[in-house]
Amino acid sequence: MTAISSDVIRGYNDTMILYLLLDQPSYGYEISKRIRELSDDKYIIKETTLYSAFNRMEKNGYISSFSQIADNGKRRTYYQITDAGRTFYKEKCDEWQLTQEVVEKFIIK
Amino acid sequence: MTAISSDVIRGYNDTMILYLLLDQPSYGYEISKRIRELSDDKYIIKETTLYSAFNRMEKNGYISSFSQIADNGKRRTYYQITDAGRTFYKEKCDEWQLTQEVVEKFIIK
DNA sequence: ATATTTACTACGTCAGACATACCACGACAC
DNA sequence: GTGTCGTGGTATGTCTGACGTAGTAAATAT
Repeated sequence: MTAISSDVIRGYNDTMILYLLLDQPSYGYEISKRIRELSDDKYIIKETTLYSAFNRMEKNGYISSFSQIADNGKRRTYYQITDAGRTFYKEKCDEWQLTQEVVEKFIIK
Repeated sequence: MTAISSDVIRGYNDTMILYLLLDQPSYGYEISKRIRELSDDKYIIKETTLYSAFNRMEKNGYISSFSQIADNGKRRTYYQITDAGRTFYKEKCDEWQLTQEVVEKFIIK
């Protein structure tokens, strides 16, 4: 079992984005909308945060991108999750469980 | 309801420390040990992280400090939570509940 | 005597999140 | 024909919490 580092708890944007890419490729604007909807408007990801997450994750090999002309005639950058991305996502899910258990002990409801 | 910022999810060291100060003042080494114990060795806070949290929180008015000679004859800096600290702690607890609910939606167990 | 535990302090670095700003295109109202 | 809203981004720079590395010093155990 890996010990928790404090920054464990940071960086779940990547995890949220990867979750939305598990079943099909998607692009910035759509991901942004879906995060907002899924969270019932509780979390609205910033554009800069989103696109820098895309860049970081592509660099790390967790996603790959391709350009495509959408129905509306506009060019869009689509992102799809890689195998390494799926593995990373699963690890983050496990890490989240652990982190949650720990933080819970210091929280009074 | 305040919307969640991404960094909401960071900075729970402060919350953990404040939790341990709710009932009585304490000092660095003890806090460190208690975090370790309470988390079943899953989280071991770094000394630099701990003491910089103390400094930050004192600056923010969430804790105050006093020096005292301990039983073992050594001088120790004790920290105690302030009213502002208690308020902050409660806010962080609420925030944690919210954050947890949101992140959960993007996690597959 | 020396190693370990206790109890810190100093300094520098890194990465993720964010603020601010800008660009380009289409649709649709006015 | 112009304005503005929604779409779909890019560029640049700053901030902060966490962390790596190192050092100090007294007390206690061996």
